[in-house]
Amino acid sequence: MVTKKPITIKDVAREAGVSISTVSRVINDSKPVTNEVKQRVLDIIKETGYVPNPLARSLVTKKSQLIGVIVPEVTDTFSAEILNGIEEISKMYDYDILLANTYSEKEAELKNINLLRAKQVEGIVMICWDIDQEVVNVLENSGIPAVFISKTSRDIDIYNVSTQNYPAAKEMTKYLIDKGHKKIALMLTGNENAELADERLEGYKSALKENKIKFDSSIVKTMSGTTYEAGYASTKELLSESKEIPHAIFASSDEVAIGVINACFDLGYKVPEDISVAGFNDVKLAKIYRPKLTTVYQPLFDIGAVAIRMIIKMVKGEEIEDKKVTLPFKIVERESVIDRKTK
Amino acid sequence: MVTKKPITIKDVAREAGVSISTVSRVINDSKPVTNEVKQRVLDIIKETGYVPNPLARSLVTKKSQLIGVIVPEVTDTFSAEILNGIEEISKMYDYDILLANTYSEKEAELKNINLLRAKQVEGIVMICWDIDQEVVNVLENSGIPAVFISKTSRDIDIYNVSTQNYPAAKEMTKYLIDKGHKKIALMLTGNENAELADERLEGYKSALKENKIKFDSSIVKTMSGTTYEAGYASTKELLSESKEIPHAIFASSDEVAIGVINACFDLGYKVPEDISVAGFNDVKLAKIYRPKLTTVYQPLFDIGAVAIRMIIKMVKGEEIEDKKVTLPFKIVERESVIDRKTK
DNA sequence: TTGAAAGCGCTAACAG
DNA sequence: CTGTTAGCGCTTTCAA
Repeated sequence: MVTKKPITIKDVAREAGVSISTVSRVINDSKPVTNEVKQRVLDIIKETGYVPNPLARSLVTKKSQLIGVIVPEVTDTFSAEILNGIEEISKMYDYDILLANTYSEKEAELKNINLLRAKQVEGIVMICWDIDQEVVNVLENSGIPAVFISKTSRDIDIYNVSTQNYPAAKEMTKYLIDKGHKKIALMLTGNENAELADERLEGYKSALKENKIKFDSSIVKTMSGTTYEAGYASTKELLSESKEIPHAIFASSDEVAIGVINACFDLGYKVPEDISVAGFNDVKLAKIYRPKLTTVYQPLFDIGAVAIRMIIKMVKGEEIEDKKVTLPFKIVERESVIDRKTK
Repeated sequence: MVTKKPITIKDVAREAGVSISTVSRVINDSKPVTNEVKQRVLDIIKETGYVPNPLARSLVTKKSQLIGVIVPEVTDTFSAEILNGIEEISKMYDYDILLANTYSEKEAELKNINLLRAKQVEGIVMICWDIDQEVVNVLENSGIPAVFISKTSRDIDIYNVSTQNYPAAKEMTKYLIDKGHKKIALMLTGNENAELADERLEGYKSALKENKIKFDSSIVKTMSGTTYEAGYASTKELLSESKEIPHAIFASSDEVAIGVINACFDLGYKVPEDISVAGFNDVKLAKIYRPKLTTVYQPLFDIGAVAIRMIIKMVKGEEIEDKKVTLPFKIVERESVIDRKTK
């Protein structure tokens, strides 16, 4: 392997017979340079294949062109699809992504924030299920522009992009009711206290109320993640607790929904014949799994894209109109929910 | 948002009443320093919350502590699980990951290599299906340590980590034969020419030969990716072409296998009753999907871990024993393959 | 329009 | 053991 010494601005200057300032000017287009000189420098640059060292540049400009992205886990499909959006847009703006995994552990979140901070990232996108106040504080204290992508930002004063949880949950619940389901179990993510403020729960309740169905807290389950395993376990619990099985289960994510379906199968129930199941997110998996998932579509790629655009605006010191932006959703009907009325 | 001026080595030196070199020495533990002085400096550091600026450090040491990882797509489960391994190990060695997507496009691969190079990454891990000679050349010319994670490195002289494709394919084929399957279709990734040198094909053929089953090229399908869609399409093709349906289909990945299964379903065949399907990789999805996938387990996390360790060794200038390392595999029996003899 | 020079924050000789 | 000094490669005043 040949390790070549990289060529620097000095080399270019020497070759072109100008000062390094001039070279700097042409590569940054920062100050007027005679066309003739400019061309000469450009030629040399092309000839030598010179690429400015961003480290040196960053050192003086204090701009690293780096954005940190903290995700619960890359293998989580939800995060991965958002990551795609982040990656693509950031490249467009000449930013690079520094990636960190947290496994949803607060300590890892904190550690990674500091790590990224040390690496001089200009902004941080934080993807998480639940927003921890301490994490918010640390981020705020650091002075680094940060935007959260999370289920919901509730009452915390942060930059946040998410889908419209309240109406989405309401509409899916309504859809389920319209299909003849009355006993609808709901799965939520978060800790127990968070439940009170959960927008999805509110939407669910509202739809119930409008249809004169009594709210039954025994069929809403709160779990700490949005994994397949959590959905599987909660469903087993749910079905063993209740004497009468629910007509439908509204899961907190598509992965959870699949856990739900498999648990139903393993307990001898058919989906959707015995129990209907609805997901959330419309991840790639939702179309692949059989029965295909009826779910709430969310523009995951766009969520990532919007978040990164916010960060870039903040970095540039531009004004952000809304601290919280929500993106549209859509109910997508597939196979996992049955119409009980025509049954 | 408060943007504070970061505190520098000078500030620490002043506060501690020593020179900046001394501070540098204590933070790097590079030269002996009196315990008393050391402690004083350490105290100031803790007090002020000083964090060395890695940019400045990198500029002089020429070490960015950055490793570039190029993946076909983050949403690909295979890549994502490997990425997990890479991420975790690199953090252990104080390296950070710079991520780039290629969507398997050669141009994007080339572009990203240059981008990462400009960002001064010390090494590059390249995850790809097919190894392109030009990409290899560019990487080699750059002088940056690189290791490939790909299906197989065939005859190309590069650092590569992969699973033992030949024996794995052979063993799975043998397993299928043992279960009474004779007409076994095979799915491969790569371009047509690559087929000739494909290790999996070799393993497959070898198992066939040992069991005196004639090789039938009409039931081996080569496709360009390892996606669900590719598996789905190829299966439709396969089943419409052949008058007699195959007993089993050995897919090139778990995602492909699921595409195969769904195509079978959609064509009215049951899996595994009518057609058995085997996967490759043992991705999370393989356990989740129903029927659960019988597949070849590969230590994905470890593949990432080994690759990153190789890079770090190379960066340090240490000798690498083997340019190509292969990791063990294991046949995992689940539900997608039936025993035809007891049927 | 251009060049000289200072300096970003840090490490690494080189003296002492 | 410690301080001084010279850069790393680049941007940015400040003069000319």
